[in-house]
Amino acid sequence: MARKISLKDIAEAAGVSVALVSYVLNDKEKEARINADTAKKIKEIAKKMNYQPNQVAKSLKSGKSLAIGLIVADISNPFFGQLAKTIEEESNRRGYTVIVGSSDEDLEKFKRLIDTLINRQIDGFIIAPVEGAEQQLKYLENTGIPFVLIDRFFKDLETCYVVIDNFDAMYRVTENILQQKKEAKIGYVCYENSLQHTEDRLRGFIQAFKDQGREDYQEFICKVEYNNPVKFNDSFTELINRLPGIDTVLFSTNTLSIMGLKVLSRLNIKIPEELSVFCFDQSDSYDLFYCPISYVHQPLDQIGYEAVEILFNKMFHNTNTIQQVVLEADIIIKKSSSFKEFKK
Amino acid sequence: MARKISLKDIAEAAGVSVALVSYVLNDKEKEARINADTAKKIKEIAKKMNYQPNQVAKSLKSGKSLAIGLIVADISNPFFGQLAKTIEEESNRRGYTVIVGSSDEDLEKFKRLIDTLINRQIDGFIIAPVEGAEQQLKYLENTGIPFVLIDRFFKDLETCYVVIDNFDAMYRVTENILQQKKEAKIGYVCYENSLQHTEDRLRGFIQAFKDQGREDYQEFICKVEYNNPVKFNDSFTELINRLPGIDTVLFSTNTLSIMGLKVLSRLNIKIPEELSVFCFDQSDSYDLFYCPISYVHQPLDQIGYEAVEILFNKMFHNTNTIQQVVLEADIIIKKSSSFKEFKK
DNA sequence: GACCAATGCTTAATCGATTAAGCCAATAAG
DNA sequence: CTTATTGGCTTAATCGATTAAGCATTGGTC
Repeated sequence: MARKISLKDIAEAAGVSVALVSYVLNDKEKEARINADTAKKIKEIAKKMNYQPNQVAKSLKSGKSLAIGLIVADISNPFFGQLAKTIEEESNRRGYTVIVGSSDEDLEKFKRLIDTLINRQIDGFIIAPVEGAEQQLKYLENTGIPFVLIDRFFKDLETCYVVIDNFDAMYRVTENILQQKKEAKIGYVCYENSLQHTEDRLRGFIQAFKDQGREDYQEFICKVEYNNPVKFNDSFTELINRLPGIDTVLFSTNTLSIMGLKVLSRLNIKIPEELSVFCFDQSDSYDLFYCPISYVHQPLDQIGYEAVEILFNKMFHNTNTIQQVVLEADIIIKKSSSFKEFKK
Repeated sequence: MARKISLKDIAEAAGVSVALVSYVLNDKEKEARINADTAKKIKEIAKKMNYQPNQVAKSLKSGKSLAIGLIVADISNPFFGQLAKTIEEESNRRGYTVIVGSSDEDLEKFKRLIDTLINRQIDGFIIAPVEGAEQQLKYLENTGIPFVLIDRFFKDLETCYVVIDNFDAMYRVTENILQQKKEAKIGYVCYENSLQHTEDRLRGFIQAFKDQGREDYQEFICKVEYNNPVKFNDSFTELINRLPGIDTVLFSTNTLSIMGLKVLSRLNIKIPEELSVFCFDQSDSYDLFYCPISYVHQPLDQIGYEAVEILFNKMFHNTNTIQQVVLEADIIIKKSSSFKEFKK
């Protein structure tokens, strides 16, 4: 069982002081005026002993951990999985380790994650915050540790973020449907939280209705509890039954989409003949469904890339400028959202 | 910008030494014979100042980080996403932080991840190793840091692991198909790597053939490169074309399954009328496909749970016993694997 | 009153790395 | 020959926490 090699071990082997070894291995040869031969010797010994600096000791001394924290809402959701992958790749490229935490949309767990990571001297955060996280984010702001929000943000919090234009995306989707059929009955399925992106999507839906001269949107909105499949089934089935002649269903997240499609399959409702469907985020299921699904496509890689970019900017240039990036989502139109009278 | 509170700050506020504060906050009051009033006062001050111990300093002193490393092959794959979630939950319950790394099936990245995490004084590892990771695992063994493999293992490496019985799973699947139709032409699609689980699944496939008196399995095997969708399309399409009258396709991972189903949809091949299909791992797509897909279901939560359990056992009891858990997978039979003459 | 034990605290070393400051010898400048 | 400069290294403080060892003080016992 090989013990880890420390600077001390190298110093002893080379017959010099620990400090000298440190200078050499940090390429401070010029500043510290080190003899080229000594430097070479030390480097060779370090290599032979396979020296790997203890990052914990470095962190303690420097106050920097060379690690960033990524807090997602649910790591088992491929949406966040893909984001995590991009963010990890980008951060690794810059020599940083990513510590991923999953809040599971739970405020307490979210708080614990933030605290745990702060106590590990994390250099920066990329965060998909949970509902009610404002206080915690203010607290984080106060620590001076830079952070960037992704996917979600808070209107009354002046923070950096990278999100898509959710209002616009849902507006265009709803408009697309209403342009096909002005009086369409469009069920809108969303989570019953107060997160800005949830609200923006809903506002987009409503605004499109209004702009088409429709004021009867309220009855079409179906809000469901997070992480409660049983209640979802009840609420969603209720919506379908409550609205005979419903034309379309619009799901506002990928998890809702998947659960919804499963219910529709079970109810044996034919898409798009009996019902049009529009989903959110990408999923393999959309392509593999018997009727290819129309959906809002978020540029995940770009979100991840921009978030890392902004975070590192803040970390290195210590600037206080607030960068808020709003990306445009793509509306992917497939067969599931076409009314039969519109099909070619 | 609030600076972090250290023991020193509390000590000064309380007018005592740093050591005393440390004893009090670590509940060593009895051993250190501390006056109850002093202890109370220190605790109150610590609370008022919102003291949070610096985990980096603790780690340096103790050599323990209260963190475990999870290295998966691809964090954007929901299979690993779900595993990560379970492992994180279980570890958090025990007061440990999880640092997730994604190797992307790349040996170099895998090595870097291991090294990075060792240098951060990680207390233990849960690892889904990549091909060729044997050396690195031996090296890890040599450091004395406990680790448990998941999903994959190496035959000639005496390590702890938690896997499913891949041979058995694929044997039963193949058997199921061959029992429906003794002369079935079953295309078998797998990755061309040498990982044990890949091999075991293939061996299960072959053994089932042999046990049914079939020796013509070779022509049905289609090995494809990892992470190369274009080549996959070519190879898989070639397989379909090369075997006119092919009855069934058997995919040996979830990513292959999804890619395969997409190709079959594009080729407009009707399942199960024109072709039976059997997939691996779970995916929402399997349920949502027009023909519900039969698949091998791995008990992900149990794998995660057992891995954490074994790892913590090793970490705390410092035992050298090698625990190798082989779980049984469930074979979920849906419509996609029934030949039309067998349909009810 | 001398001695011991118990109580309540402080001192100082330590983990591994960084880095300002200092020391000594050799050489250059005056 | 003295002083300054440079080169080449070491010493020691530091990051924040832990913990063995030690130092007073008090009280009790013979």
